[in-house]
Amino acid sequence: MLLYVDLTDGRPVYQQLRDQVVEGIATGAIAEGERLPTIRQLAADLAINFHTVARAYDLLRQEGFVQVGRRNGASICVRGEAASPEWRAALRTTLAHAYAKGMASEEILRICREILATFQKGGTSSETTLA
Amino acid sequence: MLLYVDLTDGRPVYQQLRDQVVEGIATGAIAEGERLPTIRQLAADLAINFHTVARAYDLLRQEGFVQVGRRNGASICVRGEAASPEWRAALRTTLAHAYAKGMASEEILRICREILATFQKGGTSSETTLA
DNA sequence: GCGAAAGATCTATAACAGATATAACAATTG
DNA sequence: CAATTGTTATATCTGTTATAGATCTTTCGC
Repeated sequence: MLLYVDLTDGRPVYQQLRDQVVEGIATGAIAEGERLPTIRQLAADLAINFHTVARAYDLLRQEGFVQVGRRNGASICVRGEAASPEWRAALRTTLAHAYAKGMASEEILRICREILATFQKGGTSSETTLA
Repeated sequence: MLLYVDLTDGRPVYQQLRDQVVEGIATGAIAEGERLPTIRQLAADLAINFHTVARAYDLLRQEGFVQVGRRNGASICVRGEAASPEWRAALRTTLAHAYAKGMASEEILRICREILATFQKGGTSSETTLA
């Protein structure tokens, strides 16, 4: 799957990579058991330090999205609970943002459905993430 | 409205305060036109530096949630668009997290509805311009 | 109007996080 | 075995977060 780094984005690089992989799993761009590039390879491709990639992979492992082999690169291996308290809190804050701005619940839900439709069941696996 | 600081939370204090105010607007805990504590007062109450509170208020002002008077403290004053590209991206990442963990779209939407149900119903008089 | 209170601004500092750069080690693949 | 890869460790640099104190300006209550 295609991974990239947006230097204009204020968020940390390891967080950007983490989000791209999670969205890649959701859209089906990368499936269970498939491999990500090796740490050193991805670091070379993106022209960043391999520690930064290692940190992203380590975060994905801690969150239960991948397992990191000794020489095989990281492979997708989803495990653990879906709805953690932290996840619910983040979702609540995001929904509150739109609601506080005056958006109706029905409109918010419509956008949620729209986004969910771009995931695995909705579209083909050739979906790409947008900036 | 009651504001607090969680030192065990890894997120920045100014971000915690910002999120609490946004959720407070959504739930109706604080309404349009109502005032937040003054910067110095809130800093004293929470035993934190007033610069940190000032940063939270400034962020809320930039995001279009409050206006900061010269002596009155900050008052709720919502303006601007609800669904920015950044907001949609954050929502997409959060939804992808649950979807990638195997949660069904219907279950995700159910939780969204559950959260939205805890927000303010109907809205105040200045909620919408259309009848 | 006067003075106190509050926001705004500025500088300084300490602690922490993010990212880079090397180096060395362990394990596994071919 | 040898090369590749993940892991670990150290060091450095930068930016962010938070605190601290000082000063200025505005504005509200008296």
